[in-house]
Amino acid sequence: MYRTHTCNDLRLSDEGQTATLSGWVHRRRDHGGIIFIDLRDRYGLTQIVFDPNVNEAAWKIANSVRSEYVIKVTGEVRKRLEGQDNSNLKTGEIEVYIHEMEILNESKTPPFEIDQEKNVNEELRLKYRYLDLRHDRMKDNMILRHKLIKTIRDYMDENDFVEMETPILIKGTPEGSREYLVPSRLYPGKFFVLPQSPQQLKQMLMIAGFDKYFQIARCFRDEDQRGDRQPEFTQLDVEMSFVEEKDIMKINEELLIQLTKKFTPEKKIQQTPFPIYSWHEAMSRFGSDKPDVRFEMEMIDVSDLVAHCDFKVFSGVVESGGVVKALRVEGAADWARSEIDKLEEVAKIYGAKGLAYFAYKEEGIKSPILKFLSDEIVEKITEATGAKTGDIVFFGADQFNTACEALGQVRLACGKKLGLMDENVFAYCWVNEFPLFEFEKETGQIGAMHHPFTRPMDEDREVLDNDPVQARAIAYDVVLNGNEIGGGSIRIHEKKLQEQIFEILRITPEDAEMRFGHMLEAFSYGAPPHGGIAWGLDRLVMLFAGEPNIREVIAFPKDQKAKDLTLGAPSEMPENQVAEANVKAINIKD
RNA sequence: GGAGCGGUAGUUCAGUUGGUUAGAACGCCUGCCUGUCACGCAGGAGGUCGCGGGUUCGAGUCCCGUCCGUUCCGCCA
Repeated sequence: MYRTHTCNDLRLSDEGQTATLSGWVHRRRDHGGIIFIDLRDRYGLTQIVFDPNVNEAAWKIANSVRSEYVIKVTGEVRKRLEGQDNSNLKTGEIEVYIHEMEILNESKTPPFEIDQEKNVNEELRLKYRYLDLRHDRMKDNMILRHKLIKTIRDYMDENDFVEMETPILIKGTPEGSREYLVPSRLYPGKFFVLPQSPQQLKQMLMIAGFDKYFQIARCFRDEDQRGDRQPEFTQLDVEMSFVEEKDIMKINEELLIQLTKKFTPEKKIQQTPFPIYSWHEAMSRFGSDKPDVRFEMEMIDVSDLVAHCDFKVFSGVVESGGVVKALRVEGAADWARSEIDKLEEVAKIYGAKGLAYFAYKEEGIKSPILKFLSDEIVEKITEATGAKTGDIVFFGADQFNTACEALGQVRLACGKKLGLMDENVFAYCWVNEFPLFEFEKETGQIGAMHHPFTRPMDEDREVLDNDPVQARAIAYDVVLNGNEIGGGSIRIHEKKLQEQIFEILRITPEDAEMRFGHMLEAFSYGAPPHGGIAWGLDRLVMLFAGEPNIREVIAFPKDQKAKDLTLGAPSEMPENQVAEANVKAINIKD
């Protein structure tokens, strides 16, 4: 028998018992005579004591063990000496006097220390992920992830949802993100792809009559990485029939609140029900389609005020259909030039050409653009923004999206600088009424913003024909502290409307048949009205765990370049195996 | 594809204006130590300063190139 207890089981009430423990040597403290070892397993730490007077054989073995050795020990549970309790340990009132000691396995000296949390180079951590996961923080993250998913499953089950698995090898639909290809051995020249999401399959499940479906679904996207994006990630995928947007919001909101209360009770949920902003409103006021609403600092539109001013940047932008946005930052007038330059850099990264500003100093307004503006316009701007002495007003002037986003990023930077993002607050909100389409910069063509099955808003049906770019979708994202944690839509369930959308997207009937024929046919057999949502589960766990990136909540994540450093994937394959898959490698870089 | 930051001991980092033998902490090894819990004390080992080239009497330090890492932009329906 390896153990009678875990390293977190024994308490004062177990005094006098004989216990057998197995685990890793966390720390060893050798006092020449007596030796202490903190024995670790995933449950905790227990101090074990080797005294040559109690058992010399065990004590001798204890002399030779080193960090991360795996050992099995048996001994007597004793109350610690007076004043020697360790309140940092749950087992800190007792210790185990060892009379039997066995080394189950030795360990090389680890490449980094397990017994302390240091910012070790991530490449090294990923290579030795199995050691990195021994760190308390990582272990806790994994367990939080498990418990959170368990709670989600229970909640979905209680609400009559059926968890169903959809295949990982599916049909490619060149649309949206790049897909991972899987060559087919049996069908030369043909490929499976890995799903970007179970989108089409879950819609088919609605047609099949499973009116409440969910899945903890693995998804794959062959795109470049970010701190909150992995090529392989996990969604909570949900689809429901006979529902409207508000129904889907309700059930998700309830679950999010439940999870927040259970797993981060210390966080204050800013507002319930979650506020709902239209996409246009979110962009306009916060400069983001995933606004951080923990702090106000809203942007206002001053396009009308500057439409005819002598500052060509402003008036020209308005003339060409763009907007001029203003952002008042309280108490920022004494920021150094270098700090303002940094903010300008932020704006430029997001496409702004510059960052104009008014600094409301004691001696009057200081601004590089003041000379272009009449006193009247300056006064109107001051009035509109409510700026007072000590404030700065920043301006963003460009086409709507660029102006809003760039100034929105300045807003975030200022909010951060001023410490306005309260770590103890969870500010959830919904953003809906997204544009149905968007212009794709590369092709200049119109594309689906969400996906081509997204339902247009009923009141926008008319503009679909005339000016489709104006059409809004019944689509919604749920946002937490400026992070998009989920998104979904009501879908198109009528074949006719779907065909109309394809037409607008310039997908020919032949093309549609080839790519989505299976969908169109399915829709012709009594598809119920339906819609759904998908959460980025990794991202949610990241926020709940207070981690800066999702790799910290994934056991074996890919690195920045989409490699698996633990296994060393992707890797070359034997030639015959590659040939058998009917694939020939070309363009191999040396 | 683009931009920023970084690469010095096993790990995390410091290294001034270019100047003697490249340092610290932790880890590792040896010895001492019977109440520690980040044990302590003494000693020791450990370096292709990412790589290549250049400037210089002299380069970790300056210049050019390159590779790798990381963050962000593009991209991510």
